[in-house]
Amino acid sequence: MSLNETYNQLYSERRNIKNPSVTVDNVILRFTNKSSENYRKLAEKKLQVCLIKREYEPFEDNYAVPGMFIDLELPLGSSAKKCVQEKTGLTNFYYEQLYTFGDEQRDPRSRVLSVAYLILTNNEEEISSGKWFDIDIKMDEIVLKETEQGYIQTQNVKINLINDDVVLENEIQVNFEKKNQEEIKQVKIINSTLAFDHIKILYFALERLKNKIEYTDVIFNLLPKNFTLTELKLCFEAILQEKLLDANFRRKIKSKVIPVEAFVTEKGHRPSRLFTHNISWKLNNLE
Amino acid sequence: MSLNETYNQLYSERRNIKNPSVTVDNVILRFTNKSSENYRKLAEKKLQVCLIKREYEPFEDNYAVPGMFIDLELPLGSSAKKCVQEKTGLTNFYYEQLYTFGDEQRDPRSRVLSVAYLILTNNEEEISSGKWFDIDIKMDEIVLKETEQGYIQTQNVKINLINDDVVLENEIQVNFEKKNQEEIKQVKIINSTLAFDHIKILYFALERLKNKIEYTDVIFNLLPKNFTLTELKLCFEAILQEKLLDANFRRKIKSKVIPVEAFVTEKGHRPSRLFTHNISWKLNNLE
DNA sequence: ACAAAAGTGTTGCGCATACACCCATGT
DNA sequence: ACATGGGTGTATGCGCAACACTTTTGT
Repeated sequence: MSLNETYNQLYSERRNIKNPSVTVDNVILRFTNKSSENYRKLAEKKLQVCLIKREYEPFEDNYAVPGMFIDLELPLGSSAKKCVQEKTGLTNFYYEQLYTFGDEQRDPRSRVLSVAYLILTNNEEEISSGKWFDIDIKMDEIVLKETEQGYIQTQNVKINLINDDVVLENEIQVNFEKKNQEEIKQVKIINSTLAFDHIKILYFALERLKNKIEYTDVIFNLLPKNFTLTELKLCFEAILQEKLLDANFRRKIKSKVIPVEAFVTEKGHRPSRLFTHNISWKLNNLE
Repeated sequence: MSLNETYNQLYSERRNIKNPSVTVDNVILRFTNKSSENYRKLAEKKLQVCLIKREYEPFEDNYAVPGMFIDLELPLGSSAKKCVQEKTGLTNFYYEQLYTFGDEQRDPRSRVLSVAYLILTNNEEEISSGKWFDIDIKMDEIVLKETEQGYIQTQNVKINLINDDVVLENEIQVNFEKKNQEEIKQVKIINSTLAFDHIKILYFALERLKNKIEYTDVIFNLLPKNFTLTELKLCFEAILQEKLLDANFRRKIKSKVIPVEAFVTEKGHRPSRLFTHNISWKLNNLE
């Protein structure tokens, strides 16, 4: 192909419109399953996110959520799945589209949109690259300022990501402004050790998860096939960031699980019955 | 700039990655406010969507939701706002990101992603171009098929869009498959008279709206400043597609509205008190 | 024996549902 | 007078919060 022909082709492609680059970025979450030190104490349940250290500019050596430029031959969701499989080796996971991030300055190179996906997996599979970081959240008090046409809520949120000695500190500010018709929710990054706006993407993922576990079954994607009710409760508590009352939790969750003829023993206390996800609880609740 | 320089610039831009085109597509909704024929009957409340007839290929002469290629100089949301303002002339509206549609074949020209936005407005402003179409939904029964690892739910949905004599008929099939870990929600277009996959985008918008009115204030963006409780109830019913009980509705909604010292009279029945949105009901409900 | 978790029972409150009933108005 | 929507009251039942209590195991 001559220079001229190539030029023409290239030019015609972008005659009218400049196209942005588009990536998929995947927030992959799971629960820890540390074995307990005390022979009868319960293992701690903590949410973890998979991060990979970047090898190239921009943000070289910073940790980032696994992502890649989209494959134009695939539907969007499949690009996300492919990315997760290639970068981490995971094969079995839940995924859903989270949000599309498109601030002008989110990538220093050029205009890059990021279609973020929320990925949930349990800890039965190991990952081929990347590390799991414990998620540690500290929320400040919500500060309220009333304005003439509404109000502004401001909240600072510190998110520490911990893998052994490595502690990645991040702080964001969540602003919710109510002003006449408009409702503006804005997440500002105060400081972050993650690449790009990935701390913001992570925050969106955590919020989505928090909202969804109340009225969906997604949480079971974070658990092994069989689990005890206390394990399940600890998972709820880790996501919701609050303590639940045991008796009430058991009643509430009953329709979503099925007891299995198996117990966890040798724990220094009464054996725990194992349960599994009642995949069709929604159906039975329709009438 | 010489041919060579331009070539280099163009080429370097796409050295590694082919970029897709990206549009914003805006589902703009409002309520009708037909005046009633009968002197004491209530005016009907119906959801309407703004559609514009396409002037060019592809889908020339088909109706479409207002959209445009994104402006690389603006954040995504601002591209959407700009699009709505330029195409319809609306200045005052609520907007939120809906979903990003990225099937390979959704645009016959080339790979085009669509970041869809949900826009809500009341009928105080007129639009400069485009027409309002009444939304008429008929949902078939949900068909359930149990499978080995879960189940599949299938539902056909007919969406007719009506503007005077013009009736745009559309039918989609909503599949929800539960299969082990995976939950796959798929919307297939069976037949549509709208451009691209816009009927699918409209369906997503209606679902989002339905879910959101329960736990947010978005519905007030569809209403004028002052309204009667029965008007408000009719709006809820139109979105939820079900009848509500009057007494209970009034109790439930009480905290979200503030009575105004004004009444609607000359209606052949007891005057209706007007209410306005209590912009800070959430705050008072925090404790 | 006792620590720790597993699991059940009870009580009271609040809220949603369903329905009955009265009020005010224009024609 | 009456149709129509505006608006209030109340009984019933369910679900959830709170808390007390019993059971079962390993060391």
